[in-house]
Amino acid sequence: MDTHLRDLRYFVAVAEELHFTRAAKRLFVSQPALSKQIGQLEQSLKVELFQRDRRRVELTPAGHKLLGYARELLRQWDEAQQAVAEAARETSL
Amino acid sequence: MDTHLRDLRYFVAVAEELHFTRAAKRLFVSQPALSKQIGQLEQSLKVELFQRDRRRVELTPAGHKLLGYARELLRQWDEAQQAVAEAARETSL
DNA sequence: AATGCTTACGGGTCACGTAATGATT
DNA sequence: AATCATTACGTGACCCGTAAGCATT
Repeated sequence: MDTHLRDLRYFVAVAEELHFTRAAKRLFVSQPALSKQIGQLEQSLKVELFQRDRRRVELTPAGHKLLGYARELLRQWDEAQQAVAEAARETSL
Repeated sequence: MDTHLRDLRYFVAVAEELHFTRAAKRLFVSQPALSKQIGQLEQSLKVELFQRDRRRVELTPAGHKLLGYARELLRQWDEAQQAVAEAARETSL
């Protein structure tokens, strides 16, 4: 359960590209690093998120389910950061 | 923006206890480690979350704002994990 | 041979615990 | 002196990039 928010960003990128190399480029990370992180995420969830068979990367049902949550979590974290920054600004007025 | 979900758990614990030593005990972490992590979270957000003055730990307005988001994020992550596990179970039936 | 994911490996950063320090009562 | 948070410091784990491996076309 000690997962980085970054792992969710990585996951969303791969889920959207369905292609590790392109996702890695988009994330400005090497492709092996990305592959490893996804692997560890799967391991920590004890679930396969992608189907790598047949020269094709596809989301598993579990992966698809996670995608919705991951996007929402990231969106909410962005919102939280903004809200916190705003609260701090108001305080120091 | 590369924050651990764990940092949010740490933050919530301190916010609820308003006491680093007790929160650390509850988290099974040493108190200096906890103090440092909170400090880094504040630094990464560029915001003070706690007021440490006067032998009293209090939430700042920004901290209070974050608390709501942090709880929600953690709740949602729990939910996501369960949902993913369930999706995987259904798949393998 | 080319494409694309994974495994191996070395190096730098990060998180932790113990110990020391600072500050308040 | 006691309490409680922060700073210092050394160690083990983690993340990354480069290089090598493996499979498919």
